[in-house]
Amino acid sequence: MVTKIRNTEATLALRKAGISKTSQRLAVLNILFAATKPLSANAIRQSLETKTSIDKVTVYRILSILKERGIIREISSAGGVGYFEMITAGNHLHPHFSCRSCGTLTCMAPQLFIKMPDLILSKGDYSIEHIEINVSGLCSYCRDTIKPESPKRYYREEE
Amino acid sequence: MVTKIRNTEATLALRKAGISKTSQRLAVLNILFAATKPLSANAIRQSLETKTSIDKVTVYRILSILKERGIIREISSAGGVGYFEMITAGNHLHPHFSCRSCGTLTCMAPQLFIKMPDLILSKGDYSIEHIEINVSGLCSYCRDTIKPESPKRYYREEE
DNA sequence: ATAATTGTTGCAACTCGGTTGCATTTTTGA
DNA sequence: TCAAAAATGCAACCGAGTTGCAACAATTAT
Repeated sequence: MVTKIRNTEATLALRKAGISKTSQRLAVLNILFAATKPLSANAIRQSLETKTSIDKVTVYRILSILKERGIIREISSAGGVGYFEMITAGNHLHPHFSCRSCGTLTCMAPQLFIKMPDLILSKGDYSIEHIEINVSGLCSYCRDTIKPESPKRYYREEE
Repeated sequence: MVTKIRNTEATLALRKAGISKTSQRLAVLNILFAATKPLSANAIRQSLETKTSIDKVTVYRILSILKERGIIREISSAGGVGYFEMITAGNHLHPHFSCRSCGTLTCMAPQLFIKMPDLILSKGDYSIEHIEINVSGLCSYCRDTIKPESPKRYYREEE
């Protein structure tokens, strides 16, 4: 007997991703929907530890498939830890700020994306010490050499 | 009897950093000076494995102090691995590109820093799939709460 | 509804980048 | 040149992320 969980958004997201509905996936999605800032895999696990207990491997697998299906995006923080946030209609690409003291990762206003260079001198909400712009995809060599080397995934792939 | 190493730039960099001159530090700096793209700690270690053999802890400690003294900067790649490059007069802040297929990290033209948003549609040298802007420093809370919590360093600190 | 199939989860064990404590060696500076 | 201070190497460790496989839950065809 599995705990009945509020569906709504989470269920729709799973349907959009084309993957089956499980209590663990719903739990992870519910947390991500409720979050006001990107969360690490660990943070997600701790959030649901009380209600649903999920193995850490499962969390990573769920995050991996949701990311691949374009439901969530990953932000790789300075500490080398991955953070995850929903991709929703209102949630466009925006810069993130990570505090080297408390370690939390927060979202910055999307318009800052455009005037990024000026930002360095900003004295507003943050004391900015470092800016990183990391672009990823395929380099020209790998694009041209048609090398169907797939990105990492750690759930069983269909064949 | 330690191998005599070409000083020049490396020695000056150490003097500028105000830290003592050791063969290991010179070796690491020589590699970074010669590099055309940011290097990981591992890559650095492998580059000098033939001539000078350095413990990996030493490499991390050297990179850490050089970074703190503003001699090099660190770029944290998507894979969660740190990459390092010299900060020189001609080497201003610029975006970096990491290929998800071959994994290499390369430097992008600094002027792209300014027209970053347009870049998403660029069809030039890269197939861009993802852009990340990560800003770091102190959040307003930590800035105001004068909490002299120092960033990680793993060389002995003066007191 | 139920069995067979397929996909998902949990466990244990592992990899890899990075870190710490401490003993040893090298630099520095009197 | 010799003591004090700093840097290095070693071993052992940590935490994020990953893999293989067996147990389990969800789906589908019956």
